[in-house]
Amino acid sequence: MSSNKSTETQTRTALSPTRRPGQERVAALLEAAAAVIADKGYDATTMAEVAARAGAQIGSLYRFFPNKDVLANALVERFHVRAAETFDAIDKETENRSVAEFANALLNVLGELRPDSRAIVALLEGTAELSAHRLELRRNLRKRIAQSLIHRCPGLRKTQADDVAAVLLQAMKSVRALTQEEGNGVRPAALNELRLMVQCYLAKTFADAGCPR
Amino acid sequence: MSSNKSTETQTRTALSPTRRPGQERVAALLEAAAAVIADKGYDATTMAEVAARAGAQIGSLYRFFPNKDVLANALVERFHVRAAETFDAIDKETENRSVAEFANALLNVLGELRPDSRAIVALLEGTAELSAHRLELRRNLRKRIAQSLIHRCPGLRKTQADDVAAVLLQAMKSVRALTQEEGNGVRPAALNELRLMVQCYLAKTFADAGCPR
Amino acid sequence: MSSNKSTETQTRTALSPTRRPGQERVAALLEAAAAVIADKGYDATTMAEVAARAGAQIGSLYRFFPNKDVLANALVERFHVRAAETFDAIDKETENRSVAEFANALLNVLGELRPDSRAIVALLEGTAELSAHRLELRRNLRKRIAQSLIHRCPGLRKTQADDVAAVLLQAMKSVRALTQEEGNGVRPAALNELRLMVQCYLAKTFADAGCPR
Amino acid sequence: MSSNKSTETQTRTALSPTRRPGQERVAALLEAAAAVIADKGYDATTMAEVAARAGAQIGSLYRFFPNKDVLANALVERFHVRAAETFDAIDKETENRSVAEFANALLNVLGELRPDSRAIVALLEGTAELSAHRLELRRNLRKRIAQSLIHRCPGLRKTQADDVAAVLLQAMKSVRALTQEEGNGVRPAALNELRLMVQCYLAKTFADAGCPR
DNA sequence: AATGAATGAGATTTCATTCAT
DNA sequence: AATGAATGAAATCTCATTCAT
Repeated sequence: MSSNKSTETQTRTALSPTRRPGQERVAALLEAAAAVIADKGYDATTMAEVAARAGAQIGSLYRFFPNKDVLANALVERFHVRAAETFDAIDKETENRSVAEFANALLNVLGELRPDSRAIVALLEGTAELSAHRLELRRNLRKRIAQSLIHRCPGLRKTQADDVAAVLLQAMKSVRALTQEEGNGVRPAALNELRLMVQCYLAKTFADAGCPR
Repeated sequence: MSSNKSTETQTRTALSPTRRPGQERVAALLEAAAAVIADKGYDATTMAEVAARAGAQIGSLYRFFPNKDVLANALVERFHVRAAETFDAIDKETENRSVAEFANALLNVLGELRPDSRAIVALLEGTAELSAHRLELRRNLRKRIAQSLIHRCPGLRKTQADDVAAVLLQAMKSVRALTQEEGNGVRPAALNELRLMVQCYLAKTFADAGCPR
Repeated sequence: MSSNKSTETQTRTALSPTRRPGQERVAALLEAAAAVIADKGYDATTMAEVAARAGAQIGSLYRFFPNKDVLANALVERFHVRAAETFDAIDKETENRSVAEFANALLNVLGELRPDSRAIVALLEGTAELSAHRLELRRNLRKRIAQSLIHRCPGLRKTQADDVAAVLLQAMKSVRALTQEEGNGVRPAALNELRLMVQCYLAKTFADAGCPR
Repeated sequence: MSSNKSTETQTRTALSPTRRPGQERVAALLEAAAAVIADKGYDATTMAEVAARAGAQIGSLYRFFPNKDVLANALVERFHVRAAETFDAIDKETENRSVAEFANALLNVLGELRPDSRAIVALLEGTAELSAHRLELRRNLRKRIAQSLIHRCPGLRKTQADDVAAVLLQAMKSVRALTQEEGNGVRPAALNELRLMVQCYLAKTFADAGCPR
């Protein structure tokens, strides 16, 4: 009797497969999800299409990702891990790089994680009522960017670094948006302009904060 | 959910009522649509909710807007008209303004049209498969921005103006995104940073193009 | 973007149709729901079957009852109203009736509301995790029975009346259970035994409480 | 959900493992099944949850119980065996006991087999379309109760004993229902009232049949 | 034997859109 | 013109059961 849809819907998480075939399937499912979400956006993505694109059955998809939100969160999680590595690499080479190179490196973070990044941007977009997970993604990215900024220019005040990071995250999203808009009249050169804008801004900001170079 | 099967549907247009009560109803419906789309995004917006928010009946909504796409397009149309006026005003006062003022004026275009702008940004977002109408909105906005750029700095080459315009449109969207993110850890000061970035970029660009001031 | 399934799922209630055809449809849907739930129990009842049995489309069913739980609650609500009348009638005629007649009248409450009562019993059954609505149904029925008991025998202490009411509610459910079990080897005479049991019990209880007759 | 398409499936039976570890596993699975069914009812019980509760794998569950129905039937079977012992014990001590004691002993049959009895009551409930096995459970219980009645009061006619047994089975279910309802406003004293009712009824019935004591 | 991944039918629910009144 | 009921395709999600390893 009675509908008992597990009172704690929020807590649900992706299942981690223990066997080989399961792990491969999960990877394929995530890849498919990234592709479809990148193409159509989160809302327009259907679980059926994700499954089909992965060559799986709908039940298989739900075995590992008990609902659509968890699937998106898993994508976000995976991005988190990969982004962390990218940021670490940026920090490591900071010394040898000009402001322009540093700016480009940041702007490329979303661009370099090729297959997923378009999906991630789509997930970052949502007008409102995002799952807590996705809101956290934004916060964490800003925090991580701020960290790299201070690492590169220790003279920056913490609060200013936060503000600049917020702006840079938008610029990173813009990279993808512009890339996507090629074909709708945006020329690749526009990307260069974006880079110029960020470089000019960072150069000024760092100089004001008393950082050499 | 999801962008519809509309393939030939798109040719349909909104009814333009000639009588007073009809005009008021249409205005209320558009207002409601803007509010809901701003809150939830286009996909998650239901026609029923729009009608309810406008205190209208679903049948009434469909009388004036034969489908969801037409409703969105009407919003875009209205924005177009209003944005045109705003850009004209900007162009008119260009002489008296510093680069910083010019930059701010542009950044405020989306910000000033308060109730609608969030909806418009939501409509600008959708990753793909936008109705032709919405793709056109992007193109037109870029074109209009480019026009203002050249008006302000005739030395700019046409193609560069297009590229800069593409970047500025992204910056305009960022204004909204940052505003929306207050409450998720973004401080209002971030907006100032965004303005600084654009100012610094435009100053450099105009200078390179040989524009005084 | 984002799945926004109205955060207040609990509050949802049945829609009250404003037009004639809607009212008839709602009545037909409730009738159908009662029939199917009576036959198969709540869990095994499908919304599709309810709709089909009412000659309606699934969408029509959901227009008036936004989910399965609300449908069940509507049934419960309707039963409440009808049961109230039945209890009132019992109270009105109390004076002229023997204990035996009073006992039978109570036992018939569930039996007399023919089409619905089997469904109601099915809804009363559920092992656990019933919707608050259904738990309330049980409480209210017990309360109403207790009220009739005290009306009939003012000498009863309030707490004892509550206890007796709880027992009588079980007996009322047993009426239906026994009726249902005819065909599985239970003879109609079993019902008489049940009546005897309740009569004998009430006679003793009333006598102990100092009630004449 | 819903009672399955099992039509010929029912003929299948549970595997009876001969080795120790197998027997333990089966016991654990049955225990888990009883617990879950008691909590949620048969329909809402999932095979996956039963397996999980037993710390077993779904495949393991299916190894011993080829489908859900067989699992329920195994529970019923086990109850049968235990109930038989309980009834035998009751019959053995009949001489020394008052009617009240006899009544209480019967009412306790379902109550004493603690972990399982709630599940059994849940399995007895289902409005219709029970598996043949479960219908048989009801018949057998009634038969066994009737046997004890005649053993205690040989003067009862066989048919009347059947009818009384049907009523008593309902009363036994009521014991559980009342116990379960504590917490929803039913006081423990209600159980005493139930006992009083049955005692008063049996006393009268036995007296009418010419049984001493 | 045990494991747990795979299957897929079917249930619930949503919503754009149409249409009778 | 307005109303709101009707439609039904499609999306999300569940779960009993099978089967490869």
